[in-house]
Amino acid sequence: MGRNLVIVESPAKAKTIEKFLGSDFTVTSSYGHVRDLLSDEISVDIENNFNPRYEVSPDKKKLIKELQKLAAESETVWLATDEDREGEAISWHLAESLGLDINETKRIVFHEITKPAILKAIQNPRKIDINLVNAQQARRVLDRLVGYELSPVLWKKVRPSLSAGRVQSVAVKLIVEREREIMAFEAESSFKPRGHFKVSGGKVIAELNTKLGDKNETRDFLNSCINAGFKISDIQVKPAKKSPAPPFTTSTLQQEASRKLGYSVSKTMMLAQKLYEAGHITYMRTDSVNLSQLAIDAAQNEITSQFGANYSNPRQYTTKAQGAQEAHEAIRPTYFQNHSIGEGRDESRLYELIWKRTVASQMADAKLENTNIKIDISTSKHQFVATGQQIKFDGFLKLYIESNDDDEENAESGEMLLPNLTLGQELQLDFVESRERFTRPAPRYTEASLVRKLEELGIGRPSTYAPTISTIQKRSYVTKETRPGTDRKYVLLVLKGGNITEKESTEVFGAEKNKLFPSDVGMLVNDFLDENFSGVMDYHFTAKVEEEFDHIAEGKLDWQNMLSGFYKPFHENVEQTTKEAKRVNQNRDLGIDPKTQLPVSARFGKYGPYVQLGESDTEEKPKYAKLRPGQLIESITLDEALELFKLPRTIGEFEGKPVLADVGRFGPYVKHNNKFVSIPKDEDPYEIELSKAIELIEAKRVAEANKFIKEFEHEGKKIEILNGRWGPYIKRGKENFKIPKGTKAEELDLEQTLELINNAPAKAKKGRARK
DNA sequence: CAGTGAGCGAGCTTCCGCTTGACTT
Repeated sequence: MGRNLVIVESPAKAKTIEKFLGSDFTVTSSYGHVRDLLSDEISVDIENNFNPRYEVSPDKKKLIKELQKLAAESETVWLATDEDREGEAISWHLAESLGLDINETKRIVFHEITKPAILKAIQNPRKIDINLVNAQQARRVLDRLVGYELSPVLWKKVRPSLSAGRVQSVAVKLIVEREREIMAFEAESSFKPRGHFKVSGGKVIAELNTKLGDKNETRDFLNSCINAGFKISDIQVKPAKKSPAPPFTTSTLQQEASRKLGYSVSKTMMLAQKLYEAGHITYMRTDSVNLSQLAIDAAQNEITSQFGANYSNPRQYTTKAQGAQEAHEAIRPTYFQNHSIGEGRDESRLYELIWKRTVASQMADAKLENTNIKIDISTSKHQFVATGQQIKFDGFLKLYIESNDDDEENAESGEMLLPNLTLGQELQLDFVESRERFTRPAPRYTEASLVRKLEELGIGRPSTYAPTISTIQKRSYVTKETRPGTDRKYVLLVLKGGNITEKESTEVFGAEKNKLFPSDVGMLVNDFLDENFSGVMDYHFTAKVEEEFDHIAEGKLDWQNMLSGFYKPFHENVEQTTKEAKRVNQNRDLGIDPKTQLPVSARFGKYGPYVQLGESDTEEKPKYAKLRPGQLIESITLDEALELFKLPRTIGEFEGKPVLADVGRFGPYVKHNNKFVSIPKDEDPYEIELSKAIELIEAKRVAEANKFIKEFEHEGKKIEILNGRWGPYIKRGKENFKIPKGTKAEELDLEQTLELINNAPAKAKKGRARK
């Protein structure tokens, strides 16, 4: 036992640091925060100057006991939590719950886990900065007040179990507002002719320098090209350079992994955590682009030996992100000589991405040469223009190209290499093609682009991006979906050999892959909050309170005063809204059903969104139908609603009982004699015929018959051995148990079966199953 | 597990930021 106890936040970090310090030092970790407000109540004494009531978190009780013991055995305790607001607070909570003397306890900080940095930190201890701690308390209490006062308003006015908060509600708002923009968007079409010219030694493709409004205008232009002459009237050659992107932060890593590897935000974090724990990369929750000198030197070595000294350009980047706290380094490889490492394909691919990005960030700029040419048309005032790009020196491009959210678009207008051309040169036209193009609305958010937007607004922290995205999906405010697009006609005009041809084709537009869509609840809750709590819902709310937290940290503002200033008007607003606001109810009239002459409306009910045919206060009971996934009360049309009433559909009779087709929670199904059979994807519940339905019913019967293997009686309970989707399993009442691979299910006797049941891993209990 | 949509009432829900494991269909 060393005489010094050092406490950091992460156990992986503790392990590394222990190696740097002598045997006099024991390094251990707090596993993040150790105390918090109680979770089942506000836990803030509002009347009494917002005094927070903290307790050791339930899952930290054991840990605190161990730390108390270690602290008692040590001469000096060094609190080495992160150097930011939260880290300072963790140190303070540790001191409080370990009963440490604030004046005796040494507080040390470092931004990088390198030996010199740690040794330097040990030589420069300070005391806990109570102002910084207070800034964290203000942050914590404000979030609690907002979350725990707003959520109950939603329970009363919308429906139970919903939630609201400073971060999640704004995240939902971004998605709802984007969806509305897309709904309101009307695509405009235009034509931009492209001339293809033949030149010796290659060809030139040039675009008209203006858009043409419609087909006729385009036709007129193409006509004018038939007997026109084309001459190069301008050539501009300009050098240009491209610089590498800075090393990864949490947010940029999530974005690039999403674009380049197709990983979800949570998958990226899970893989990064593994790489971190294995010691392959530095800490993965960071907002800093900073690299340690050690890393910069190592990268330089690597680049020089692999590509040559002219490819090296050591640089230090500075953070642009709002509210960045920079307690860590950027995310980088720990050992640059490992070009590829990690368990499994997913991990290695993420590692390689990090390696390349980091190394590229220390490489030379790429040197480019852009050539812009203009082509006069003798019969038109317009010109054709083309841009060529040549790479003179590839620099960092040798290793890494940052991707872009709309790569599609870039690919289309991609820059190319131009052949040698001279000013005044006459060009011979091969053909001109002009395809109708449509404007596009702003794209829906992906998980990663939402993270980028939140970071830009200074909302949320690296450790919360992934959880926030999962919260708003768990509350069903938002869903991540892949949806097919719709067909759209476009016109293609081509001038070739003096003839103009016109062709109409169809393209698919609006197809979406893994994009975030708001739900009806998401939209209702958002509108309710936005209307009644505009302050908190303001995109700049976080930035404003962050400014005040900074003042608290600088000792210029009292944290409890700050809270009081915020809370008074906020709480009044909560009270007033609770008293006065109407229950949120959506009821949108869609029109009259031409068949029955009854009104059709879309509504938000107890069980979610639905459409209604007829009125509830009339003699005839109205007909109801649930909305399908992807349909919104706000945008469903009369025709779509009428379609929904067509189900459930009676398609005939089988064995004297009716056969129904409908769509349920798990997709389309056929119901017969109280039994449900799923309708496979290639069949349509609106169209399916009786013969096919009977086929499905009979197939299911065969599967059922094969399901049963054997059964036992034990202590009055039936134990069955059945064939399931993943092979044979044991069923006792509502519990299912696994049968190990290699065991023949048919040969199991009661004794063996009971043993399997008793040895099954206990659910949600400590430890793993015994062998 | 595939339903429901009148109304009432009991009991429950909820935040953001730090950290890792323990979950299994």
